[in-house]
Amino acid sequence: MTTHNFERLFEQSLATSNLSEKQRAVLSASLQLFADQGFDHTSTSDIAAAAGVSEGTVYKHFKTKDQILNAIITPFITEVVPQAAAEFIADAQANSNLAFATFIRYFLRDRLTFADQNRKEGKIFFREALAHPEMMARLSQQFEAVLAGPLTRLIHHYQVKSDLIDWPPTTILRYIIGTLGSYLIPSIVLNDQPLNIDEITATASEFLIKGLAPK
Amino acid sequence: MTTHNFERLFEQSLATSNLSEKQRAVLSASLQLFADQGFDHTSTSDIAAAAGVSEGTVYKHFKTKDQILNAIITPFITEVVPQAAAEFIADAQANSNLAFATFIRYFLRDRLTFADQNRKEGKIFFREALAHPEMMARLSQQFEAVLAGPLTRLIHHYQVKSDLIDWPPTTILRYIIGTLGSYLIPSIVLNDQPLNIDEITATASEFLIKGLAPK
Amino acid sequence: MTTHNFERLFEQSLATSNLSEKQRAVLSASLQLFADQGFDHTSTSDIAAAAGVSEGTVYKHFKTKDQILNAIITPFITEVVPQAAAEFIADAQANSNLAFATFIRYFLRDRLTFADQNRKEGKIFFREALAHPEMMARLSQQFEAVLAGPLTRLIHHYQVKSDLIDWPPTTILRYIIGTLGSYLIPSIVLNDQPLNIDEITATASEFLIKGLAPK
Amino acid sequence: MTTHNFERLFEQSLATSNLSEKQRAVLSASLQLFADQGFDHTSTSDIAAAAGVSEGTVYKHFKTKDQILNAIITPFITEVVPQAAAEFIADAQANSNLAFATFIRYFLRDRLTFADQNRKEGKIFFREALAHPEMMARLSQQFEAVLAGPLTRLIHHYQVKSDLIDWPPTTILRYIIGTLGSYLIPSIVLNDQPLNIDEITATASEFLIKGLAPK
DNA sequence: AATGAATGAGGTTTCATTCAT
DNA sequence: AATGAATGAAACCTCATTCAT
Repeated sequence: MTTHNFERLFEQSLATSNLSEKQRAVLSASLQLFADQGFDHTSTSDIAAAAGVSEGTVYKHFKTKDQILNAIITPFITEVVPQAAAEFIADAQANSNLAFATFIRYFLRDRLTFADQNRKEGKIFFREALAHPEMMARLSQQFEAVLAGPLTRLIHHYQVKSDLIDWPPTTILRYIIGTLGSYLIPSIVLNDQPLNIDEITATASEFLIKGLAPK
Repeated sequence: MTTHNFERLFEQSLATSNLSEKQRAVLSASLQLFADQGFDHTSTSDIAAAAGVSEGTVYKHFKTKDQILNAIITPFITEVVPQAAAEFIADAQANSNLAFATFIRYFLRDRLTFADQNRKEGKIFFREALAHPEMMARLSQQFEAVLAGPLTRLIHHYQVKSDLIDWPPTTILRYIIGTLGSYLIPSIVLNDQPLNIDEITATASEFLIKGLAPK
Repeated sequence: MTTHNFERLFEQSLATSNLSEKQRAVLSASLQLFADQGFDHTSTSDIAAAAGVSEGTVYKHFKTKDQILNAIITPFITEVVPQAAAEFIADAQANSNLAFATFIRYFLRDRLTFADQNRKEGKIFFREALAHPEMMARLSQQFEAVLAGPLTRLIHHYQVKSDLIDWPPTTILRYIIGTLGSYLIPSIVLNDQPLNIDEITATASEFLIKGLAPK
Repeated sequence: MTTHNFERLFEQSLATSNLSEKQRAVLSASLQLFADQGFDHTSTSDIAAAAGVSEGTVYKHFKTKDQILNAIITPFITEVVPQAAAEFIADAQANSNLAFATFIRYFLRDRLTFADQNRKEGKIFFREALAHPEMMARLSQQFEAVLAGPLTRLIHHYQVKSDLIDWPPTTILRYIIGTLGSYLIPSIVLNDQPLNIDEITATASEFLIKGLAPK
C-alpha cells in the first residue's frame, strides 16, 4: 500500500527546489499558520515572524500573499495528487482480480490514511475552497484528468462482474467519497483525535458493499 | 411535510424583535453579504452601504462585527433548528408505523428541501465554521439537546423492528448525513444549479436502505 | 483687469464644498507639500501631519493619493481656467477696438499677474505634467473648448486689420506663450524673486509686436 | 554644421571610461528608463533587469541611485555641453561676417537638431530639474562658464553692426531660447512626432529677426 | 568583479470602532 | 435613534541598500 504524507513530500520537494533556506522556512511557516488560523487571519508579518525572516524576505520570492498559498497548494495538486493517483491506479489494476469487497476495503484504508496524514493541507483546502474558486477549479481539473478515466473503467469492470450496482460512475463515486467525508470532515472541523482507521474501514466498507450491491 | 425557509422565518423573527427597521436592514444586508463574500471579506462599511444606513448605525445595536454574525446565526440555532426539529420529530413519530424505507425517503426529501431553501445560511455556516469554533460548539449542543434523544429512539425503534442494522446511532446518522452531504456540499461549493430533489431522493434512499439493512 | 489668485478661489471653493474642515486641511496641506516637494516625494503621512489629522482621515474622503492631486488640479482646470478665460474674452472683445499693441500689453500683464499669483499650482502642474498625462489631456481639452474659438477669432480680427502677420493662429499663440514661458519657467524652476511685471510687459510686448507685425 | 547626438557621445565616453561592460549596461538602461518612466518611478531592480545584471552589480560602482542619475547627467554637462559649445562658438566666430539673419537661421537649425537628437536626455533634464536642484545649478554654472562670454561678445558684435536691438544679452537670449522652447517643450511633453526642422527654422527665424531688430 | 538573498524602513491603503452632533 | 467624520492600528507591499559567497 502506498500512502503519502504530503508534508514530507513537500519538504523534500522544497529541498530540491531553487528556493533558499529562508524562503523554504516561509513556506513551512505559512503551511502551519494557514492550517491553524486560516489564510485571512494570517498576516505576512505573522509569517515573517514564524519563519524567522524579515517581511521583505517573504516578498522576495513571492510577489503576493496569494502566491504563497498557491505555492503550497499547487504542488499538492500537480505532484502529490497525480503521483498518488498513479500508484493507486496501478495497484488497483494489479488487484483487479480482487472482489469489489476487497478492493473497497483497500481503497478506504488507503484514502483514510492519506487524509489522516495530511490534515494540515486538508484543512487549508477545506477552508479556502470557497474564497479561492480557481483552486477548486484546478483541483477538479486534475481530478478529471488523472482519475476519471481509470476509475470509470474500474467501476465498469466491477459492474460487468456484477459486484456493483448499475449506477453512473459519478453516483457511485459520490457515495464512496461521501462516506469517507462523513468521517473526515468532522475530524477536520472539530480537530478530532486521530481516526481509528481499522474500525472505520471495517464498518464503512460493509455499508458501501451492501449499499452499492446490485439489485 | 414541513420544511422551513430560514430567510422567511428570519425576517418574521426580525419583525417581532425589538430591533428598529434600520437595524433589521443591517442584519438582512449582512446575511446576503456574508453568504456572497464571506464574513472576512465583508467590511462594516459594505454592510452600512448595502443596508442603506450610516456606519454609526451599524454599531448602535451591535457592539462588534462578530455580534452581527451572532445575531444571524443564533436564531438559526436557537429557533429554526429546534422548531423544525420539533415538527420533524412529531411527524416522524406520528408516522412511526411506516417502514424504514418510507421514513428515509420522507427524511431525505425534507432535509434536501430545507437545505435547498437555505443555501445562504448553509454557505455562511460552511464558511465560518472553522473560523468561529464557538458557533460549531453551540450548533452541536443544540443538536444534541433537541435531536439526539428522539432520533436515537427512532433509530432504536427501527432496529427493534429489524428494519435497520444494529450499529450505534452515531454511525447510522453519520452515513445518512454523509449521503446528504455528498449532494449538498458540492452544490454549495460549486454554486450548482438547484438540486433535482425527486431523483436524489429515489437514488439516495435506495442506497441507504440497502446499506443500512440488517445483515 | 481681472486676474485670479487660484489659492484664494480654491479656499473659497473649498469653503462652499461639502468637505469637512479636516478634509479641507488635507487639501490645503497637499497643495503646499506637492508644490514644495513634488507629488512623489510627499507621503500620505506627511500630508496627515501637515494637515493635523490622522492618516485614516486622509483616506476618508479621497480613496487614493492620486485623487488628492486630482482634487487640487480639477477645480483649477474646470473652474478657474474657464472663469478666467470668460472674463478675459469678454474684456478682450469689449476692447477689440484697441490696437493689437494695446491688447498684447494688456494680455501679457494679465497672464503674468495670474501666473505670479499662482506659483504653487503652476509648479505642481509643471512637475507632474509628465507623470500624469491624463492631467495634460484634460487641460488641453479645456483649453481647446474654452479658448480656442474666441482666441482664433481675435487673432483673425487683428490679422484683418493688418495689425498681425498672417500666420496660423497656432503659430502666433505659440510665440506669445513661448515668450511668456521664457519668463515664467525660469522663475518657477529657480524659485526666483517675484517678477517685475511692468518691465517685463514693456519689453516683451515690444518684442512680440515687432516679431508678429505683418511683413 | 556640428550637432551632437548625446547618446552616441555618451556611449563613446562610456567605452573609454574605466567602467566595466556591465556597469556601462547599467548606465544605458538607466538612461532609457529614466527618460521613459522618470527617476522616481524607476526602481533599482528595474535597472538591474533592463541591464541584465544583478542588483548587487548596480551598487558595485554606484553607491546610491542618485549617483546613477549623476553619472548620466554629469558627462552631459561637463563634456557634451562644452564640447558642443566650443564647436558652435568656433563656427559662429568663423561666420561672424554673416548677417544676423543668416546666423540665427544657422543657430536655430543647429539647436533644434541637437534637441531633436537628444530627446531622451532632454526629457530627463526636464523631469528631474525641480527635484534635483543641484543638477540645475551645475548646468547653469557650466552654461555661464562656457557660453556666457562668447555669446555676449557675439550679441554685442551684432548690436554694434546694428543688426540687433540694444537689449541686455540676457533678454535677447531669453527670447531666442523661449522661441526654441515653444517648439521643444510641447514636443517633449506630448511625445510629439519629430520636428519639421526646416519649416520651424524658417518661421521662427523670421519671427526673431523682426522681433529683435533695432528700433 | 559579480551575485542575489536578505533586510527593514517606509509607503499606500483598509477597516473595525468611537464619538460629538 | 441616527449620523458620518475621525481615528489609529495593522494590513499588504516596495525598494534602496548591504553583505556573505
